[in-house]
Amino acid sequence: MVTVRRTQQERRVQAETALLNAAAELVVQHGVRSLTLARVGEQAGYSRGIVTHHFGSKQALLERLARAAQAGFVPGLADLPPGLDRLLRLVDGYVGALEDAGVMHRAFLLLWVEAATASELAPIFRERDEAFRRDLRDDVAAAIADGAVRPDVEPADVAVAVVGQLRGIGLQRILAPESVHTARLRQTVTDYWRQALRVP
Amino acid sequence: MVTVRRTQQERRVQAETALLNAAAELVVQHGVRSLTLARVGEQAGYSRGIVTHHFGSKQALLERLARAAQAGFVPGLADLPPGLDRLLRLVDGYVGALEDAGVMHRAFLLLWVEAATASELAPIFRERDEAFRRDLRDDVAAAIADGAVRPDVEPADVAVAVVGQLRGIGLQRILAPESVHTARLRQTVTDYWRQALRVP
Amino acid sequence: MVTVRRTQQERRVQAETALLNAAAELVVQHGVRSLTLARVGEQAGYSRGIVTHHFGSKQALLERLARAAQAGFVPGLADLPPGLDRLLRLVDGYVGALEDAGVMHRAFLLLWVEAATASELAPIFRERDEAFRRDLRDDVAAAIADGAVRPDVEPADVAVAVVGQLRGIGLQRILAPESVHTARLRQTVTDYWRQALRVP
Amino acid sequence: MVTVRRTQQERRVQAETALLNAAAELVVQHGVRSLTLARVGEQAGYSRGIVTHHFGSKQALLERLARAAQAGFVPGLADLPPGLDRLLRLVDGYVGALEDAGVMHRAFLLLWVEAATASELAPIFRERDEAFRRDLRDDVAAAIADGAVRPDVEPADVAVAVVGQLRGIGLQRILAPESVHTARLRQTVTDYWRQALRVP
DNA sequence: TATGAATGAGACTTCATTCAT
DNA sequence: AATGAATGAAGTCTCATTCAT
Repeated sequence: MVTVRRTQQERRVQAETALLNAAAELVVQHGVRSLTLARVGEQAGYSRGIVTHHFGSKQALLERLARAAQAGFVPGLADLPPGLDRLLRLVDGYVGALEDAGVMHRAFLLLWVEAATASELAPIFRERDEAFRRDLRDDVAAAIADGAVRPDVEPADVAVAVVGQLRGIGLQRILAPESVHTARLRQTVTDYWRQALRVP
Repeated sequence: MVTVRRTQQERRVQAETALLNAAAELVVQHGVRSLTLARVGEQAGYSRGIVTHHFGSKQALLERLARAAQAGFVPGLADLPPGLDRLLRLVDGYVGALEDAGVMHRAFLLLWVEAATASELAPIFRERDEAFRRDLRDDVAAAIADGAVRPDVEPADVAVAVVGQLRGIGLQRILAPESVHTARLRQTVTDYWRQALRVP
Repeated sequence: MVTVRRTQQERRVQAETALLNAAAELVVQHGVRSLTLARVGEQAGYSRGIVTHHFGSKQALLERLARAAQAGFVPGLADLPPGLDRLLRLVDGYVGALEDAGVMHRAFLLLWVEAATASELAPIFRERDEAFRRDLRDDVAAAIADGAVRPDVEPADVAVAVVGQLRGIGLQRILAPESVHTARLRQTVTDYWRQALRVP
Repeated sequence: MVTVRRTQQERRVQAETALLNAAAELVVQHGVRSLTLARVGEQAGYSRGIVTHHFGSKQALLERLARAAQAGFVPGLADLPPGLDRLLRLVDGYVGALEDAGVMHRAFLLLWVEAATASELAPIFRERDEAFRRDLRDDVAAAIADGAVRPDVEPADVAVAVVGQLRGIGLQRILAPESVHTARLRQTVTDYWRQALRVP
């Protein structure tokens, strides 16, 4: 066996990645409530003190985790221009991705929920939600402009309704997986939005 | 101030009511996380030990609170027969209730949210969610039967999508109240479902 | 059914007897540690508050129980004159009584045990032990005087050795009943003392 | 005062030893009942939380203490072969050691007594008692085999009687030290066993 | 006489954080 | 960089006691 020699920098990055993954796993398995620094350290294969050493505090760990978890759930959207198509692709992709959502995304949803009552996390997710809604508003506005969506639709409301629906479905999938058939549901939900927004 | 003579029975009922209200207020103000037995007792105007005396444990308090809070979120539905109308009334009523939800209703949402990760609460709300979805499935099935909804709609999917959407909207409202205009949104969402389900 | 009318005095005596029995049962079943006033009251068929009402405090209950429990563990000794015979009857009777000791007797042993560390009970049992040893010293002294026991025996040491042995056997029986065959043991121990004390 | 540099390992061992000693002292001084984690920690010169840190729970502390306390009370016995001699040496050594029994042994006796009602401790002492009795049975059996003890003696009963007597004397010494003259008693008790067991 | 509502001290336990190694 | 010893605040729960009914 070859012992790979790594720089301090590499070791630091590797440890932090391992810690964030471990934290996400523990959140998914036991909830944010029972996340303790010692458990995260040991789950990652380190000591009880490692998390404080790397992140400084629990709050800092959660913030890093929240940011790490929210990264691009549905890939390939950035290349599409705003419009009905992008919105529908987003909805379809999101529900489809729930089928085998990774630990990080499940952790993201649970942290999002936690943010509703844990004031320290709220700013991170508030900002993230706002960005999500802004994109959706842009899609609807563009679609109205190019005639794909009827003009009496209020973009801001659609944004709230879409974000809510996607997140709410994701949560149900975590709470009661057997009730959420993602494969069938992605079709259904995408169709509904097409129906609801189309010009009559 | 006049000290009112009360029977033991009255004292008990009065204390428990006060405690449940105090707990709901604290949940709304500071989240489930920082709900402590001592705070509940003192907020209700009693001692630090009163909650244990009356409910036995924190878990028992939360269960009582959860049941008390989930009673009749949208009133008047029980009288309606299953069908598209009841579904739409439910959606409309739910979003509308977010506007000026009383303490108990806001506490309900927060508890529901907490149930996603707090394993003690999960069973209560899982059951509640299932009942919610069952009602919605019944509505869709009835609506298909009487021709108000197109027959290719899958009732189970609608149930998941509706529940998810309502909860997701509720959470967004907690997290960023200024982004969720309930008055306008209730219209948008109701229309959305009418459009999505209608016979072409 | 005839409702018997009793005087206040009778009711008081009856309640206190029931409470002491209930306390003894609970001590035997769950140890002194988990004896609570509420449990005693309810075990006796009364309310949680009855013990305080009758005895005033937990300490008072324990003292009453200790005195009630230590009454006549080996009956019939009072009629015998001091001497080797009475000593041997005591030893034999004590070990024999362990076989099917009533609730009160078992409670007595446990309370005695407790007295070793619970300073409130200590005086009661210290006094009782001293009386026990005094009786035994009297027996040995009388036996020496009438020539049944060799004269170089020290009565005080015999008293300590007998009391210690009986209590130690009793405790072993509580801890590991299957290791202490009282029927056979009473013979062994009685013989032991006869041999040890006899004139050569 | 010089602050000594110690390794983590040394610090741990030192702290645990100090905690076990402190616990034993407190048991002897105030009984098992009033043993609290905070008091143990502070008695040992540490913080209120140190016990939990090192032992995890009160139960674990008591188990460790019970095991630590039962170690070799009468030294030098291991080298002797089973037989009457070893039995008498044991009795003599045990009673003699009571004269200035260390904190640990006094704590042992009190814990033993506690085990009668504290179910958590019972298994430890049951096992320990059984080992003690087994050794004594072996002694008696060997002594019968080599003709030093009369053959009609039942080894198991002698074991119970000896263990009971030694422990019972030890307890009396704790409860009423002035009644137990160990120097004289050791002679007496040893003689008695010799008398009682010898071939006529 | 009897009930049980209410109090509050005290115990065990968890855990983020600090700091020595 | 990493470990883990040590602290102490904060929480839940138990229970004797007080007191209103």
